[in-house]
This record gives sequence, C-alpha cells and structure tokens, in this order.
Amino acid sequence: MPRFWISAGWNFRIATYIMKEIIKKCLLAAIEKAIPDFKGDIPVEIPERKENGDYSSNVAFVLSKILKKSPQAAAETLAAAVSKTSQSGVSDFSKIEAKNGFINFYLSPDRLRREIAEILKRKNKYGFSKPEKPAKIQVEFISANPTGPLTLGNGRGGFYGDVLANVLLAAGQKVSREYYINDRGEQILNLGRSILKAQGGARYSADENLYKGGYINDLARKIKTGLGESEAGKKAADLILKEYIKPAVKRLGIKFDVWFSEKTLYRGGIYGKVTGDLKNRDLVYEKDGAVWMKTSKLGDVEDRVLIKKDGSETYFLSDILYHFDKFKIRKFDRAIDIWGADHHGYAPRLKAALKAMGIPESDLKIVITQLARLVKNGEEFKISKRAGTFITIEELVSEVDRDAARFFFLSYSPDTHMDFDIGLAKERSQKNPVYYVQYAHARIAGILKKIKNQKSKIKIANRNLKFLKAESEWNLMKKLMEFPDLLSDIAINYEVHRLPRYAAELARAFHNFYEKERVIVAGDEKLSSARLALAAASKIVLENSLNIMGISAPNKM
RNA sequence: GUCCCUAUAGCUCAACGGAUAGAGCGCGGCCCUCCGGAGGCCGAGAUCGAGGUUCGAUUCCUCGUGGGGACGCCA
Repeated sequence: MPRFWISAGWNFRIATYIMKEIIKKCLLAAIEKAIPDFKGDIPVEIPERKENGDYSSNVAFVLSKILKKSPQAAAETLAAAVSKTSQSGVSDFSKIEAKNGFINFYLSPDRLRREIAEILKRKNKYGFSKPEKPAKIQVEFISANPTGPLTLGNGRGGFYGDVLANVLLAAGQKVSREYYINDRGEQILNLGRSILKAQGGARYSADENLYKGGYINDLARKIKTGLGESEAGKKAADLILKEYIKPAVKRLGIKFDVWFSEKTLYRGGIYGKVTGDLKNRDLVYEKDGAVWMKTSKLGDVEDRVLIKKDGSETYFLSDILYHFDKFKIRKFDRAIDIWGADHHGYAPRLKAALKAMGIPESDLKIVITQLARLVKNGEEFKISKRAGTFITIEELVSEVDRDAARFFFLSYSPDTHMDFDIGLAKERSQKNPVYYVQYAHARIAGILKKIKNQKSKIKIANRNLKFLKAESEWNLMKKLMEFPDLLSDIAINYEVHRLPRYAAELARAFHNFYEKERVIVAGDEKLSSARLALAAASKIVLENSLNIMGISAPNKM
C-alpha cells in the first residue's frame, strides 16, 4: 500500500489507553533527556516472537547515529531511563529490556487485568477514541453511474468505504458517507437511447455503444414510449437508482448518509464562482470551439476540456464543482475518494483542480481499489456493462452469504488484483474464516447463557482476575488489548484489511484458551468467575470488531 | 509509447525499513469420561531476476521479465 497516506500529517491518536501511544510517550520523555529537540518518529510494534516482549521499539537504531553509540548501548540507556520514569503509580510494565538494539516492553499482570476490567466497563465502546477536536471527514465511494446494476468491483469499494467510515467514526471523527450520482451528461443520454432502442426505435441499431442486457429490456417496459432521449434517460436513471442500486446497497449492509446529485451542482452559484475564479487566474482558454483548463501547468500531463464544443460540461468540470462543494461550501477537513483502478488516470487532473482552487493536496485522499478479475469455471470472464456481461453484486449475495462476502472482500488490501471465481466463492463460503470468528462469539454466548439459565452463584468478577495465570489466558488478554491500537492505526493508514485478520487471530486465541482450560471449573468459584470475565471481555471485543466490519455477531449458529 | 498497481508456500493472501517472513485453504499426523468438534495441537512447504542505498531490504531506488488497469470534447 502506498506509504504517502501514513506520512500525511493527520494525527487521530488521543485516547490515553492506546498502549503504543503510552510507550511512545515514555520513550519520548527518555529521549528528550539526551536530545532535547528530538523530532523524529518513534516506531512501536508488537513483535512476532514473544521472547522479544509484548511491545517493542527500534528507535535506538535511529538514535545510535546521533548519540554516537552502538544501538545496543543507546537501547540500554533508554530502557534504564524509561524504567526509572515509569515507576510512578501503577506500572504498566513488568520488564523493560534492551536486547539486540531493540527496547522490549513486557506488560505487567496488573496492566492486563486492568484492561479486562476496562473492556467490561466500556463494552461496545471499547477501542473507540475521542480526539480533542474531531475532524469533519467525507468518505465518497461506489458512485457508480446510474446506468446499470452494481457490479462486483462496486462491491469491493463499497465494503471498503463502508468499513473505513466505521473505523473513522470509532476514532471519534465526524464522518459523512456519500454516493455521488452522475445523473446528467452524455451517459444519461446514451442510456436514454438504449431504452428507446429496446422499445423498438430502429434509429440506433448501428450504435454499439448502447447499454444492453436484461435490465435494459425491463426498464424499457416500465418507461412509457414516445419520450425523447434525455427524458427516457432520466427516467431510466431514476429507476435504476431506486430499483437496482439502492436495494443492492442495502442488501450489502452498506450505509450512506448522502446521495449527492450531480445536477444540483448547477443550481446554486457554485458554477459561476468556480469558473469565474479559474478565468481570473488565467487557467482557461478556448480552442477548437471548446473551453480548456490549463491543468498541465498544475501537474497534469496535458490540458483538459471543461466545456465541450456542443456547449455541454464535461464530467471533469462537474467534479471540480463537486470538490469545491466538499471543501469550500460544506467545509470538510478531509475528503476520501475511493475509486476503481480504471479511474486512476483521472487523479492528476483532479489534484490539479484542487491546486487551482487553493485546496491543500493532502486534504484529499484518493484510494484506488484494484479491479477484481472475474473467473468463471477457471476461465477469465470479460465484463462489460455495455454488453450486459457482468456479475452483479446481487448475484454474488444470492450465491454467497453476506457476512462471508464482506469478510472475504475486506480481507484484501485495496492494492491486490484479486481473482474472483463465483463458483469457488460459493464453495469457499463454507470454509470462510468469518464463521470461525462468529463461532467463537457464539461459543462464548452459549457459556454465558448457560450460567445465567442455571442461576449459578458464579458471577463475572473483576476482583478475581488475579487467578488468571495460564499461558492461553495471557495470550488472549494481550490479543484483546491490541484492539484499540488496531483501530487507531487503521484510522491513520486506512489498512482496513487488518481488521478481519485481527478478528480471526482473536478468535483463535479464544478457541485456544477454551480448549486448554475449562471456563467453569467445578468447585473453584473464584477461578471460574475470573475466566467468565475473560470470556465476556472476549465476546465484547469480537462483537466490536465484527460490528465495525458490518458483520453480524450471532449468539447461536 | 507514457502512467498507475502488482509478483511471497501447491492455491488465496499478510508482514509500520528490523529480531527465526506469518495466516487460511489444501496435504500428512495427533486430540472427544468434561462448558458448543463450525474446535485444539504438531509437521512439510515461499520472497520473479540483476544491480544499488542501509548497521539491517519482502519492503526504498534503477534496470529487466511476467500479470492487471488507464491513456476520449465517455464517466
């Protein structure tokens, strides 16, 4: 995944219980003793091998040059300094050591116990954070033309955008999810022609650019005959939005706050304001009867047309207006556009337009999701909306369970070019890791329910957490407390695919605990109550991670 | 031709410039007197090629090769 997202200077990390932040602060305090004006980043990671601690920093490698010491010597100095300063109050760490130049932190039993109590207390808000000043963020995704049903590619961006928005909300930001509807322009006219042809208009028979497919015939029957291209196109677009797109989006469990109509951009004063500004900045000119913008002066490879010689506006012009509206009218601090890879070439001109409007480039993030290549029975399946050969998202969800589809798509980084075989997807659906995660949740729900039904004396009790000593219990507790770190990371780097991975790891940690230890131990009420607390905490975090992914957390399966 | 993405285990994917490159599926073993076996444990198995930067490269840079995508007064 491109790194520039990470380097963008937005910092959402405020919550004080995010472990990586706590460690960073400790290290920074220690570093500043030796280097008062230290400005660099302090990396903190969770090591793969547990003999390297629960958290680890390699900052000593960076500092060794400045301090003119070996990394190990620098690490030792820092580890000693951190140990000294972090002893005040209740300590989070049982050990801080310098090893091979790394500084490794071991969580104290007390810290882990407090975390379980914290989870039980915060419940469905565990992992959420609250910045001092929330940013206003717009996430725009899918935005497919209302000229046909949604395709698989739309689904990929849809799940991604939906979940990214959830993560940003969990990070305490103000988020608006939007679908931009291209409800004017050439493709609407083209849709109109397609309808007229399906209704028997022979005039367009030679035109191969028309939309085809069963849905066109359906629409042709629903729309009254004798309309003009434009009228028929608008009617068809309305119907497609209402009968195909919105229901599909709903079925996928995707939510939108705003359905933004391109047409409305031409109703207020934005059009005059923006085009006037561009003219004043000497960024437009006429050539060959069209109006062009000097985008090549602003980083694009060539100039682009704003108004075609027939007098109609290009999609580009609309998009300039739309982004002006996002930043200058509605005043979003940041906009995230999620596009399919087929639109990537469009990014430079949009960035150029932002520059022309005086909007900082870093305020717009464009996430490109690579296309899913469709494979059917082992052979590539060419998709074309115009030819009507595409797999709709409806088809997908009718074949594959929604939870499984979401988990499957969310598991991939947007950069991967995934091969998607609908037959295989159906087969894999049975083996989808989502059930593994849901099963862990249902398993816990079963135990908790049993306790409740039996009116057992055993209650979930934090005060007995000190009886948790088994290795599988420690591993589970550590995994649980990664959740706030994870959400905070994703809110910054947009690596949504880490969420399903984490959920599966957490489920694994729970299953492992469950197999190795009995939750309810006959005759040991204290231990049982502690283990129940751990199980209940696990259920909460499993549910929170599933919720954020828009996947159900069933109590029974 | 130019631009974007990509190449890791048999397959599908992970890995903030760090320590012995991790999962799932598949494959080979093992585990049901006991809370949900849709489970647990163990094992075999991989960084496209050549240079470079770095204390350290799967990660960054250059070149090559393969794959996907874009280059319109469509969106």
